[in-house]
Amino acid sequence: MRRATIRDVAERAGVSTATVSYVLNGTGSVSPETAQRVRDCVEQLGYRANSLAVAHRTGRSRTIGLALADLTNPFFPEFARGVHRAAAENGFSVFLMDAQGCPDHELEGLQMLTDRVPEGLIWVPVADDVLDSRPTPLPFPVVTFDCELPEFDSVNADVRRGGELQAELIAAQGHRRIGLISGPEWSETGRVRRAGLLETLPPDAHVVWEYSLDYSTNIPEPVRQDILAHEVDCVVTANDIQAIGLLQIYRDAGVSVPGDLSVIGFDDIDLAARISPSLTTVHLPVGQLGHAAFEVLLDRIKNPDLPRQRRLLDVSMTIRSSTQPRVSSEP
Amino acid sequence: MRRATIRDVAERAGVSTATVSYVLNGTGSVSPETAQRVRDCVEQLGYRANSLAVAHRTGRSRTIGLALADLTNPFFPEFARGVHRAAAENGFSVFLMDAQGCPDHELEGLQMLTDRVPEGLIWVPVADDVLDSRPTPLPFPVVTFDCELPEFDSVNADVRRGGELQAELIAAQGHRRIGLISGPEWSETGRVRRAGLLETLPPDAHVVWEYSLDYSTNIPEPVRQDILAHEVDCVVTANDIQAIGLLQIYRDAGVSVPGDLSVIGFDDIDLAARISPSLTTVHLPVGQLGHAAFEVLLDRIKNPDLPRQRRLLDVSMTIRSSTQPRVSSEP
DNA sequence: ATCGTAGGCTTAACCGTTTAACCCGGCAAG
DNA sequence: CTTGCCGGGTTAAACGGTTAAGCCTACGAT
Repeated sequence: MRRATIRDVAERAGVSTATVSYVLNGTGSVSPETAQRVRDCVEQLGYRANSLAVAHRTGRSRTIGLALADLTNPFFPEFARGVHRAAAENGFSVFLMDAQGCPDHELEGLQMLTDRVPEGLIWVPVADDVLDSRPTPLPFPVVTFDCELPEFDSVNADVRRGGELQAELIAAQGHRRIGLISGPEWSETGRVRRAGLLETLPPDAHVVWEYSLDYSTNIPEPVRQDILAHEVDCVVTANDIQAIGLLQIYRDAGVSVPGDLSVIGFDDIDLAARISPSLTTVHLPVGQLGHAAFEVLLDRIKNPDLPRQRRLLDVSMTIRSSTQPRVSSEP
Repeated sequence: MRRATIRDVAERAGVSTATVSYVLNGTGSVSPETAQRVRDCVEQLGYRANSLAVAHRTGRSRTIGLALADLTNPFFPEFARGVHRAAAENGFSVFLMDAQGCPDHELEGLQMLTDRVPEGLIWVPVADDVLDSRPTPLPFPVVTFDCELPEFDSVNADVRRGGELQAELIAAQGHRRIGLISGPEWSETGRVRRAGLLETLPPDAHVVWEYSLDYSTNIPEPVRQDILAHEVDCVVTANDIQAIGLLQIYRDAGVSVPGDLSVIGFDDIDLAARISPSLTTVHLPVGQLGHAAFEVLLDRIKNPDLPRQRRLLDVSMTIRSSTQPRVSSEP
């Protein structure tokens, strides 16, 4: 059954297609009677504008791209949901692109997105040293998340403050020997968070070991052995799923958390509260971040001449059961 | 910077747009020299076809919709990834739609998707009693997941076998008193899994309590109290995230899993292996399911007259540490 | 009575492709 | 020497909308 076109409606209502268009868009001037007649016919035929045609004609596709580094990281679906909701509220659809953690897929995916002529892009790069490898200049506004590129708007959580909060908790709980799992080398936000942490750490605390790992639950075997070989009071991770991988290692090794040591995560993904022990972690307003990313993007779509925007959202500390104050028995 | 159009290419190559189109699509007959010249110009201008225009003209949008019941259930991102990957392999993009667990959003979202003229839809309904509430007949092929509708193809895991596997493990481990968290009332797959379980349960096992709950970690307070009030050997859930919610309850109540009782999940989401205790669960090939859903959809797009397809993928049991054989001390 | 103008419509161009139909020159077959 | 056909192109009509421009008619102001 062919979809009704604007011409079908026009014919049935005995007017031109232009009139139908005017009625539906509230542009032009049409008499109330004619307008009603048109609306009736629309209803009867179940007519809906073919948004492909509209997009093509007007150049406005009411569509944005969402390019995610890795859909299997539980952070991103939550983020995607925020984006999606904000988009839906404003009549936008979202094209999903999952780079699967691989720069090649990312490049290809961005090409594909570009071909689809979106009005904008929310981009969480796989790695943020992308400036060179970027495909042909993206011909639409872009908002990045989790990294800042000179030419694009960005939305981010205040990760520096997040690092500080981690340090403050360490101070409050009296931990001295710190293990640190930081983010991958290329991650600017990772570096900022690390700086916030280290610069706020109390004088009597020191970092016993540090590893720079990817944002995944996977912890390489040599690192695992090293981690278990060195006693610490508290481990700070760059990311909740790293923390989850770490907890698993300690569990397998019979190390009690928080009995023997504390673990502090970062992100506060849904799961942080659900696992055992539940995770003390820096809370990021994930959904709001997605929402904000869309808002910033929409602002720029509406007004391309806006000054560069860098939105920073507040974070907070959520204390659960993976941390506890250091028992003062051992001095 | 305006994107180059086919006209720009044609002009530069000194041919008509038709010729350019023929070269790019490998249709029509063009001399090798002309073809090369055209290709050079394409390269120089960085021309890429506007897929909106192509879609509009040909009626083939190389786009499918993916309507998910709830993006925050970790099962679905994994599923989405499978879909996404299969789609990308075949040059398709995917429009994401998240119903956020709400039928109203679902309806709206399906409308929006429909307006976008996709070539097909992979649909995981919020509830499967949707037959009535469905919007105007969807004018493209549809493949459902997690439910079977008479007029659509479907892809599913063999959930009946999954239920049987749960029962077989119970038999093997000698559990007698069973707690059962089944899926929501409206879930056909939930009923099938339940049937597989109950019909395979050994004669000496009996269900002490049963609750029908949504697929979320959230377990209502009265249910929680009831669960804790009745001793069982093993609890079977319809879903890993239900199991995760359950584990949390037991942890808070000081009940040891698997020491005091065993817990069996369903789905084997990524996290099942990461939590503590790691979850024994029925493994669904999540990514493959997504992949298969796209394949079935593509088959039908290519050939609308195919007989109705109902693809069933195998499941298996993954034993981890949330279960252990019943200690035979108490007879 | 005349003019200007506003209201209510229609006409037609255009968005960027694809593709059916046509055209033209050259060569092989009859 | 025709005729037919084929290779290599071009022209122009769609696809389904939007929108600038134009065309009446009626009406109020001068």
